[in-house]
Amino acid sequence: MRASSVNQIILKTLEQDQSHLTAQQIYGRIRDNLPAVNQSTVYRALERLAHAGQVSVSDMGLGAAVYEAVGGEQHHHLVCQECNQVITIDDAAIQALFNDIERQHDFQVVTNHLILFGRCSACRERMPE
Amino acid sequence: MRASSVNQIILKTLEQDQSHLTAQQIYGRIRDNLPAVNQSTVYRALERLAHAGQVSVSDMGLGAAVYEAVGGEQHHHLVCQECNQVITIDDAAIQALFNDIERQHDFQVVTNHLILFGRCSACRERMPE
DNA sequence: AATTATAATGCAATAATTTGCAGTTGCAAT
DNA sequence: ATTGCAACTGCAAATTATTGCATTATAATT
Ligand SMILES: [Zn+2]
Ligand SMILES: [Zn+2]
Ligand SMILES: [Zn+2]
Ligand SMILES: [Zn+2]
Repeated sequence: MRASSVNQIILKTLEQDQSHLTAQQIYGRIRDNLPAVNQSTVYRALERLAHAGQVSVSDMGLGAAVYEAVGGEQHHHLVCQECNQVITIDDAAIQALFNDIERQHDFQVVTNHLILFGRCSACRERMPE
Repeated sequence: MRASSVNQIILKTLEQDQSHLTAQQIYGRIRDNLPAVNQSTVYRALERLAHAGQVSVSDMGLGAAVYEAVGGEQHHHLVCQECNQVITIDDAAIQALFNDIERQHDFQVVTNHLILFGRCSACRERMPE
């Protein structure tokens, strides 16, 4: 992957701004600095960065995919399907599973921002079953 | 959730046809029987069925989301990002993780068709690092 | 500095998905 | 059977995402 200008700006944007930005949000912020950029360029740059492991892409149940810079400490999320609450979980348990899979299936998992959907405790109390 | 006609047809379609159909493929098959159906109705019916746990929705790295009927035996997949090979894995290890999460975070995971991306052994041999 | 190969971009067309809103239908309670 | 409510649907528009192809920028090689 080349050191293209859009790559650099996307990474800087994702590191500076809040996490979990949509492609359109990233596109908007980039246009502030680099007005001529095309949207397909942003989508393709995000795809490249995701494939290279520098950003994560996730469907968190919003309308659009969200992107996040992948730093040293990885994390994952639980998303409540009822109230949309987002819980952050650390990497340890997840990596244990990934290691198991790597041993059992000889497959190197690179998923770096896992989203699991379900129901939080409050929503289960509020509406059991 | 009501017993709407579109719900029934979608479930029948997913059970009869091959797995991992896109919304457009489902839409196409439904139109064969029920020509007047609108595509947004199909999307919303799929969303309902997914929320009810009767079908799974997954991004498997194709252009579009894929849907599958959820039967008694659940399964999950590993998808190679290089060669697009799809490996099916069984539920045991995954449910163990989900149980851990449920204990540690008091969060009931309902994800029923987990997709993990990575690199298969052949691709790692072919292009190490 | 010129050449070359490949990655990255712009542009426009297309595809996939979501949404607002008005109207319809299924279902339960009178 | 009638009523009433909420779920479901159709339609059109908007949003989100992907793709083909010609052009440009980057980095390595000569
Ligand atoms: Zn995150
Ligand atoms: Zn909740
Ligand atoms: Zn499957
Ligand atoms: Zn592979």
